[in-house]
Amino acid sequence: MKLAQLRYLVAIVESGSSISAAAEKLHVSQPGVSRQLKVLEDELGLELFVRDGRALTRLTPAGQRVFERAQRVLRETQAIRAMSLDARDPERGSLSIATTHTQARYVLPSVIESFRKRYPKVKLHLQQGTSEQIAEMLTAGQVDIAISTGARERLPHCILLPCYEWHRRVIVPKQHPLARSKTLTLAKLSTYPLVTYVFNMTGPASLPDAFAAAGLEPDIALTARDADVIKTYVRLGLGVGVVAAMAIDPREDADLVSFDAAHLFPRHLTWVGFRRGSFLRRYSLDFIQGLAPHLERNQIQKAERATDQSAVDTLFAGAPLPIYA
Amino acid sequence: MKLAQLRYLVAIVESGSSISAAAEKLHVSQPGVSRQLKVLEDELGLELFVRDGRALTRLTPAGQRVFERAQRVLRETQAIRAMSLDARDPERGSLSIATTHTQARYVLPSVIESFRKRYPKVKLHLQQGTSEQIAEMLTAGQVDIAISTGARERLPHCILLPCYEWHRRVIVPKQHPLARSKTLTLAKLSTYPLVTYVFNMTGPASLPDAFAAAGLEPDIALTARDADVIKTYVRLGLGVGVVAAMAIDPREDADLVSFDAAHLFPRHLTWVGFRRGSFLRRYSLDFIQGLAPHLERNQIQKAERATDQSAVDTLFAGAPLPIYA
DNA sequence: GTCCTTTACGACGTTCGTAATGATG
DNA sequence: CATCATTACGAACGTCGTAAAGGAC
Repeated sequence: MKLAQLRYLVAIVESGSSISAAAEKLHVSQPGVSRQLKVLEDELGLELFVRDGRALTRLTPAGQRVFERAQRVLRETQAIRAMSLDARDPERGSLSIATTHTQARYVLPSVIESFRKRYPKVKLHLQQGTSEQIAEMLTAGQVDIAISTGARERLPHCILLPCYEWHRRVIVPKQHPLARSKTLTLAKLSTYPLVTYVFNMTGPASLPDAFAAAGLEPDIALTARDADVIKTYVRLGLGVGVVAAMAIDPREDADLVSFDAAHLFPRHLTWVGFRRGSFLRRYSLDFIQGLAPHLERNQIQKAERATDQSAVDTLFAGAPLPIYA
Repeated sequence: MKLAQLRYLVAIVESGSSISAAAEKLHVSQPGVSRQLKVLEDELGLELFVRDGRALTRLTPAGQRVFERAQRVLRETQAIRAMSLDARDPERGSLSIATTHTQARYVLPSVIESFRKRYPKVKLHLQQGTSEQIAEMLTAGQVDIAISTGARERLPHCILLPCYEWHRRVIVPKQHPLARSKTLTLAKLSTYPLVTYVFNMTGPASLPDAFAAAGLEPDIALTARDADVIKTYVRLGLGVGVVAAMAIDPREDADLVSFDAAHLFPRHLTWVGFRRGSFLRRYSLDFIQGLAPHLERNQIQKAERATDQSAVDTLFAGAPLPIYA
């Protein structure tokens, strides 16, 4: 058994059981991959893939178990390599981040700006997606860290640290009837068409739930993936917008009136996460600290070594978090 | 980075930072180990060992972290190999068990007898020790499974399954004044010299605690590591014996009178454990089932895949256990 | 015929053990 | 001078890529 063989196995699986696709991804010849797979199968005495004639179709049950172990082996070796790189040159490297539009557009710019000043040689990669896509990218190892909201239970092999909490705000154009109202209620809101996020985006569909709990049915005129789109349609008079508090920019959105909706909808938690057992490079720790300054460095490092999420939850239990409202 | 290099690194550390000792253990030449260590250090750009002149003295901090990762890599590859062996020939292999004297002498004989009948080609290795030594052997990977009592919290990277509970029994020679007593009390016991286990052997020193809770002070005449020694001194009239219920053999101990002491001392739990993430061969599962027939096979396999002990505890919460009394 | 995997073959690189050297107490 | 780690060297082994062949659709 060799590390290269395990790497090939994982690449084949991640290429949809295709040897040629894996070879291309690995920048090696295709016969080389084919041969090493055979050598591995011979050594283990196991058929790792179900063969349909000559073509590989899927993993066998035994292959699945070997694959999972192989993935863990490669994660460990990657961590060792990351430690090596960090020791050689802590200023250089790359950091891939999966996150939502809201974070990427409204929260991260200032964090990234100061991060770039501190680490000009680190290449940053922002990957945007839905909560589900972010969870998938993180667990699949396509990104180093993820910043998202809700869906904490969908990430069993990850460590999630609390960043901040936030409420929704309601936005209307200045000429809208609601613009002069003093207190906002769900009943009042339910009489207007609403423009808000696609429901699965921030985990549980808490907005419809909040109305339902009050015995009301909201009139959802339009749902969109991001606050910029929502604001555009609010400006067009299509309806009343409901967006995350972070998405309100005092200058850019001076033409809109916004209301705190903390008393109407449940609070949300934004977290930053990484795969359990991964090694966080120094600049990754600094990035997380820039994003969540209330986290102390040794707390983050404790979380890095934690073996499960519940230990991390107790570590941060009761600690106050920033709140956007 | 190669698997062999990681294997060499781990062997060097486990040989007390000695290259020549590691080479001998690995059955390879000593220059080969030295060279591969150097290659690994060069590739990582890290000094893994503190050098005193030319001799290695201990791991550097970075070396310690690499070593821990390397250990995990090797554990995974060992698990893959174990899967391979199980698929090739599930009847053949070896099973190393760390356990206490009480289990080895009184509980395991019947379990092992039927195991040998079912798996005559599997080599069994029984390692005896104190709770602490058993925990150490299990975490260090010197044994495949451990069977012990108490000290559950000292095994953070292991999965422990409940086997059975047990109470102590009090033993006296037939001519002893207590032999004709009807009901046993702590007060009565405290008036006689006692012969019992060394206290740290079964975790918390529950025997002195039980007396202390009743405001009594026991007269401990002698403590020993195992029930056979205790029984010997009880027969000599040295005092009243207090041993685990399993240690009473109706035939062998027909010359002694024994009393149930369930109402006097707390109940103990005997568990069987393995390192988290290890692969249990089919015969290992069967051994565990022979030891704890109340465990269902799919429960054991669920526990095998569990990522932490608490998940296992909830899996077995409320399930009835056999009790020796 | 096209796509994908496997086999054949020759060149290259790597690793091993033996032997010798260096350093340390 | 005994012990331990490192360096030197030649033989053996393994792996790679190119080229060709074998099946399946």
